[in-house]
Amino acid sequence: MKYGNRIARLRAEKELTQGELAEKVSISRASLSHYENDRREPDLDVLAKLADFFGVTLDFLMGRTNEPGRSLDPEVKDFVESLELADESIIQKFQLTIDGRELTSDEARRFIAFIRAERQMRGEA
Amino acid sequence: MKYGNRIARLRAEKELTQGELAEKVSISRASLSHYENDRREPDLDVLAKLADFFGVTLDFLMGRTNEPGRSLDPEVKDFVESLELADESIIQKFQLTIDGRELTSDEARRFIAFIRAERQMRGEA
DNA sequence: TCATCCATGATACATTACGTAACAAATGCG
DNA sequence: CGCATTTGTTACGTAATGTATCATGGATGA
Repeated sequence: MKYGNRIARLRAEKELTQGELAEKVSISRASLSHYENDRREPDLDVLAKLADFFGVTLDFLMGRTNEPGRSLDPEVKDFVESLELADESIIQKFQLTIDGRELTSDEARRFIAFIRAERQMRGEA
Repeated sequence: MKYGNRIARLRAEKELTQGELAEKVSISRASLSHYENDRREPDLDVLAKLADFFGVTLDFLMGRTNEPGRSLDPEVKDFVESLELADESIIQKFQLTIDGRELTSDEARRFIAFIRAERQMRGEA
């Protein structure tokens, strides 16, 4: 595997030194140097910190995909569209309000998809 | 970190024994058992093999997102989590059911944060 | 040129974590 | 129950990592 260069590149984009980044993710500068040169592999925990810090996915950080994985909308859209959506009548029944403002149909759709997905993930499908 | 159960669950979905999966990703059965019980962490390339085998992202496999295929942008995630959540009384007003099952407080909380984040991003805050 | 500073690369050794065989426990079935 | 299958746990040798420390490279300026 050879993802170290991605770390180096991301770090360069933010114009940080190894020392600075190392401190932000609580590791020694030497360790970071090893990661960037593919001499050592970071702990999963450290890897997650790096991904969080740079705002990218683990898959991107490890070079498994070229998409950093930003933007909420396309993701949510695809996600929702992949599910069976409740029809309008069902949505109407909810009459939801959040912060005093009624949910739009679209928001309600997402809501339903959201909950279904979570339940499914928990094996309660 | 606690992602082992996801491996176990994915394995169960495919109805494989530890031995069978272990062989497919070229590790010992004992190692897999350790992973599933969060006693050991797999090497990154073993992790990648597992993700490939199950067709999920690393982020999902490690429990960083609940969506198997795509990953949630960490920045958005943090943002949502940083929002003040509605208190219990607000949640009670909803009395929602989806697919005949009532929402849990936790489900409602998360969705409220979700909608707020979206509205704010659209400048409707 | 070379002296100095700063960032990075490389090494060595102590420490930690992992891989796996072997044993124990649990589960299922006749 | 007895046996087979699957999974959990332990122990220990091996391999990988963390980091202090030293070496190298690059830039700057006198």
